[in-house]
Order: sequence, then C-alpha cells, then structure tokens
Amino acid sequence: MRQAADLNCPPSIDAQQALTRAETLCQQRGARLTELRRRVLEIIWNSATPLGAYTILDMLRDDGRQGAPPTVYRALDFLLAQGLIHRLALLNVFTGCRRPGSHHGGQFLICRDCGRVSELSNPAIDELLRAETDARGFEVLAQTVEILGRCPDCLKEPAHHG
Amino acid sequence: MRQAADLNCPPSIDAQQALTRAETLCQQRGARLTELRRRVLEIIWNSATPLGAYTILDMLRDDGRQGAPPTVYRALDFLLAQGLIHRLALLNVFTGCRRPGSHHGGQFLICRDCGRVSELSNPAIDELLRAETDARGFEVLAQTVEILGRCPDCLKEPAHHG
DNA sequence: TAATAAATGTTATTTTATAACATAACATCG
DNA sequence: CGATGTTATGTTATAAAATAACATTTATTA
Ligand SMILES: [Zn+2]
Ligand SMILES: [Zn+2]
Ligand SMILES: [Zn+2]
Ligand SMILES: [Zn+2]
Repeated sequence: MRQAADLNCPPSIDAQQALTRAETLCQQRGARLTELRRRVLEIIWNSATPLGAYTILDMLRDDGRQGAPPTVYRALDFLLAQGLIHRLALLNVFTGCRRPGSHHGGQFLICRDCGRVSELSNPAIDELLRAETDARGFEVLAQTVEILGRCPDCLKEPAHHG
Repeated sequence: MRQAADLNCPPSIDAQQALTRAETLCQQRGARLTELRRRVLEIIWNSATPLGAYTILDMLRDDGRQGAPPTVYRALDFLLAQGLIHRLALLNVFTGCRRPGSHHGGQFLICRDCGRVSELSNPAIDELLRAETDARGFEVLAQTVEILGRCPDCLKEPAHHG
C-alpha cells in the first residue's frame, strides 16, 4: 500500500479538531473519555489510513502501555458507541468519523491499493435507504455503505503492483 | 435466533431455480460448477438464513465428504466471482444472490434477531453511488450496502430476548 | 498417451474477536 | 473519612474467521 496526503473528500476535520470535539461531546453526554480511549482515538486519527485492532494494540505497547486485545476492543466499542469512529466491515479496520455528533451510518470509498478512505455524507442515499426500511417496517440499528476500489491517485499508477 | 418462513422481500428465486440458473450461467461462461461448488451453493440456498464458512464446512462433513476450511473458502470464492452469492461483511456470512447474472453490489436488510436477510435492488441507490464515484474518479471493484436491524416479524415480539 | 492446467486434499498458521475472571479506579453515601 | 457499588482496565485463555503452502487428484488439450 502506498501512503499519500489526502483524498479529495468532503469537508473534513483534522486530528486535533477531532479530539477536541470528542471531549466536548463526551462531556455533554456524561461519557468518560478516559486517557486510554482518548489515546486510541488519537492513534486512529494520526494515521493516514484506517487501522486494525492489533495495529492499534502494537502502538499502545510502543507507548510503554500494557495491554491485550480486550484493552483495544473495549476502547473501540466505546468510541463506536459514541459515534466517534466507524468500523469498515470489508477490511476489519477502524477510522475516525468526519462528522461526529450526528449519529449516522457510514458511507465509504476505500482504496484497495493505498488504503485511504473517503467518508461520504450523501443525504439522498440515507433518504432512499430510510424509505426502503420504512416501507418494510424494518427497524434500523446499524448501517454501512462500503465501496472498495481504486482512488484517482492510484489509478495514475501504471498498474496494480500488489 | 428465531427461524421463520419468509421476509416480505422483492421478487425472489427459490433454491431450485437458483441452482438451475447457476448451471446455465456457468455453462454460458465456460465456468465449471463442480459438484463441490454446486453443493455449497445448494447448502446456502437451502438455509433460511445466511451461513458462515464453518457452518457450511460442517454440513459438507455431514454429507460424508472430506474437507477443511480452504475447501469451503475456495468454493465460496468461485461462487462470489460468478455473482451467485454475496458475502455479508457485517456478519461474515454468505447468502444466495436473488438476481444472479447481473453482477451488482449487494443491498441487504439483515435482521439481528432472526438472521433472515432481504436483498434489495434499488437502482436509485446504485445510481447515486455511481454518481459519487464518477465525480471522484474512483474505480469501483466491489460494493456493499448493509443495514442491520430488526425485521417486522421480530418487532412484534415483546422485546429483544438476546 | 503425455503434458498442462485446474481443482481439491491436507497440514499448519495467521488474523480477528471474545469469554471469563481479577484488579484497580472512581463515585456516592453514611 | 471509610464502606459500598459501579465502571474501567488488566490478564489469561480461547473461539472464530481466513489464508499460506504444498501434495494429490482430476480434467483438458496437444
Ligand atoms: Zn461518520
Ligand atoms: Zn489509492
Ligand atoms: Zn445479488
Ligand atoms: Zn427478524
């Protein structure tokens, strides 16, 4: 996977803003953004690409912190519940939410080659999905729209050098 | 998970039709629907709910057939490549495609309680997603829309008895 | 038939996620 | 403050999902 600067994606917040935002939201909700949880969120935001749970665990250990898989998964569960991160089911990785606060199902473009992710926020898609579920009397608990492919930058490359 | 008859879902084919259809399609394409691959497809279609790879493996062994995880995953890979089944990334399970032949990204309503799945075929959603990817110059390789929730039947139940 | 390619068998391992229980930190009340 | 209940984290072990690597068999084709 190549690493690169930024995918031309919708209005996006940066790591610093994300952490500040997370603190505000958790405070308002009476949720405890502990040091561990905050650090996991920071690790996720500092990465150019989404991270797997075990990669995050390695980074926690690099901090000198002790930990095991449950350490990470619990923090991730908290962040997911607070709508601060998303899980990309196609790749089993986690990425920071670009619109925290408004609980929403994710819409993602995931580049197979460089791993970068673009979070969409297309209300028309949400609307159509809501119409489908309403028509069927289906109660929505979680929702994900994931498109795996190749981003413009990687399409410029001669071919897929995987 | 409760088991039940049928979710009120779009025009759907049954197991028998699916197998016949698969044979026709594979023949047209020069793809080999071997006995193993056919049997895996049949197992998937005979189930009221999507199945995990290891459940399918157990069923193959019940047939008296020998096998290991790769046996199943290879067959699943073939069926996926032929567009005969879909993988639901949220649950790591596989389900028969209700519109085989037209390669398409899946759109699914998945009931958390009874496990049954409804495959949508909303062209407007496909259209919006295509518009998003086109606008970004993003080449689509795979696409999935998954909504996890509670189906009408399960909503009739007093509460979530998990 | 011999050579080639495709499919399957087989063993081992990697990757992802959770169960179960112990300890520590934090809050709330007497 | 100290006792009590609750939440968060530490820790060990295991479950669940997927793949790597190589051997063998089956099918295709020259
Ligand atoms: Zn988001
Ligand atoms: Zn890319
Ligand atoms: Zn389909
Ligand atoms: Zn249901």
